[in-house]
Amino acid sequence: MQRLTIVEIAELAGVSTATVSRVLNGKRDVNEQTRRRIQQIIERYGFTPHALARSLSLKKTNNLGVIIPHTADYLFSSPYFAELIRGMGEYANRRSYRLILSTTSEERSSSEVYHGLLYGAVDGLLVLDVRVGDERVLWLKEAGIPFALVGQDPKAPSVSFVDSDNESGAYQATKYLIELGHEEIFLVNGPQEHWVSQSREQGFRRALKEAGLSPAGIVYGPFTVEAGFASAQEILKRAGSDFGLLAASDLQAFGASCALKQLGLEVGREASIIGFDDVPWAQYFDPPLTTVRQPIFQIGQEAARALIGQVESPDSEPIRSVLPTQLIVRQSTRSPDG
Amino acid sequence: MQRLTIVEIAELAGVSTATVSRVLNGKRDVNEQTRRRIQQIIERYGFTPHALARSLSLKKTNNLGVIIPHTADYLFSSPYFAELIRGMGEYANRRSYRLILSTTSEERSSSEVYHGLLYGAVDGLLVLDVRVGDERVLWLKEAGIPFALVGQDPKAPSVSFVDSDNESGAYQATKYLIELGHEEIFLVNGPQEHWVSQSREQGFRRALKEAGLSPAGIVYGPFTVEAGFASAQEILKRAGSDFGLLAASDLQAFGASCALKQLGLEVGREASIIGFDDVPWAQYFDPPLTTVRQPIFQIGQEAARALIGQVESPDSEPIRSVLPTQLIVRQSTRSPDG
DNA sequence: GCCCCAATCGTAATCGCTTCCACAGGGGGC
DNA sequence: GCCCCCTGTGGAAGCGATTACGATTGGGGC
Repeated sequence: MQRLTIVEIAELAGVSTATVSRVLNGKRDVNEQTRRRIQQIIERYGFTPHALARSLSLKKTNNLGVIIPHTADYLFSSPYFAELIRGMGEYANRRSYRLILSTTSEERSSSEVYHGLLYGAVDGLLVLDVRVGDERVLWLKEAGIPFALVGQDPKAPSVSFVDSDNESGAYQATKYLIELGHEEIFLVNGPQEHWVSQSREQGFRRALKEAGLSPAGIVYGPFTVEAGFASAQEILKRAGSDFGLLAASDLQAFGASCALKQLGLEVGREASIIGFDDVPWAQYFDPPLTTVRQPIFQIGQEAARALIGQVESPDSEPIRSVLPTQLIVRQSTRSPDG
Repeated sequence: MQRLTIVEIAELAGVSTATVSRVLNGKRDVNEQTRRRIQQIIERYGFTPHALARSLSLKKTNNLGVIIPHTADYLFSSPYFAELIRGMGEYANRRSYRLILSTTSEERSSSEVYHGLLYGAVDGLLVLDVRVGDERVLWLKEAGIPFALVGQDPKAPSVSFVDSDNESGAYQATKYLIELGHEEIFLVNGPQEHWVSQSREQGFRRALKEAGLSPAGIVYGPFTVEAGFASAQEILKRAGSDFGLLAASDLQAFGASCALKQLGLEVGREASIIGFDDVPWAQYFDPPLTTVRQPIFQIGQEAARALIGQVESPDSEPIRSVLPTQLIVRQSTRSPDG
């Protein structure tokens, strides 16, 4: 466990620590011979500079914090989350950054978590589960901490964020449901205070309006199977069997689908259901789920990229990136020519 | 962004940094009055000690590293993973530790990732996706880095690990399948080099042996939907319709179930399928999935606890913890009195 | 009044690394 | 031959905390 320090390497090489440091960081101003000699010694002893000491002196940790609000517990139950983290981690690691995960508990706000656990330990923060007028962006801006949002907050004008084109995705999906000729069209939405929900609702409404229709109903709830199940039950009380349903997540679509089946309705015959996300197993649903694909992995990568951009050049323009969504038609919607 | 340091707090309070530090860390040897005065100033200015500086001087980072091998990409597609991380994070945060996530890429081994990215940045490592004779436990032991395994490596005698009782879970499930009177019983297992797979297979075989039966077939593969689907297709080539199938994950069970349906077999009538994990939406499967429940969240917590134990007292006995599994009967297995 | 000890607090070293600044030596321009 | 500059190197001051060690004070026991 007793590892060498730069001092010992310097002694072994008969030079000063300054020179060793220069070699480690690939700086100029080192004679090619000494450089090689030092490199050999470093390699022979398997020396690695101590990350902490390096960070302290550089005032740079190469750590990115991911704060998951306790209200976003559902994130964990969602494949969305894992894929997002994977994307963020992949890009971060590629750029020699690490990801620090931190969940806020009931008792502690994000800002307390930051000051208690994360201050000095991260270069910036990745903010998930953004809601409209999110208090977190306020204190982050005020505190001058670099950050990037996954999702948008229209009330926060010039901040870095990455989002997918929810409006368009919902629009396409709704339009498709209309084309299938369903009498009534419902939306099982996410939590109302999230911009992601609001923009999907906008797309939903736009498609209906263009067709001269109005929404048969909109319900809000978390992005979970349970919520989808409950919402569908609610809807089924006041709907016929010929309806189209757009869910704001594949999980909700899954839950809704189960609710229909329980009542003996065959999904993809009379009623149609469309999900959102295209989680890896959506194609294995019964029936395979028609859904709006989001490039989740890529969103994670982009978010990390945006944050690292902010970290490395704080005065640069914020990155505001909206990635495309795409309707994937499978069998949970009825056949167009049926 | 310009935050106060302990020096400035000391000046404001008219004391030395030593005293401020003593107050911050709740040490003795500080007059009650001065303590209060300093505390007030700290609060007024919202001072938080710089985590890095603190760590450097304490030689303690309060960071736990989680290394996810690139070969375990499937982990991310599994709800198991998110739940595990959630458990680890919850316990870690409660003990004022942070979780650092690091995925190894194709080009870099765990040990390279550690030395390049994590050395000096973490107090210990949480090791996922353990295989039998895992090289990682070797270099970790050699390097003297505290660590804890999620899952077991029977070849590594005295290390901390947390696992669930896979043998017993598989035994119970298999026994249940036998009781249902199925002619043939299959196992869709995980990767063969994992102890988790081997021990489940042991439970599977034990149950069969006790009943005087022998396995109809065992196939190995990753814990994914795709693998379950493929394995079931393989099995269906050489099986009748009256068989029981135990899968090593809910995802595999899900995939297998889809394969059966594609051939018009009704799962839970003739053939029975049992999963493993009891992921949150297993009950919403069609049909609701009979499965072996693992306490995943708790495993995460325990693993963090074991690691922190090793970190804080390296000479303490390793924690070796096996958590119970439980068969949850739903409708993907046929009714006992049918 | 002297000595000793407990309580309280400060000085300075330390953690391991980066980097500013100074300095030595050699070569080229004049 | 003198001066300047450029290259290569080392000394030492940071980064922001913790803490070993020492110093000061005041009070109690004699």
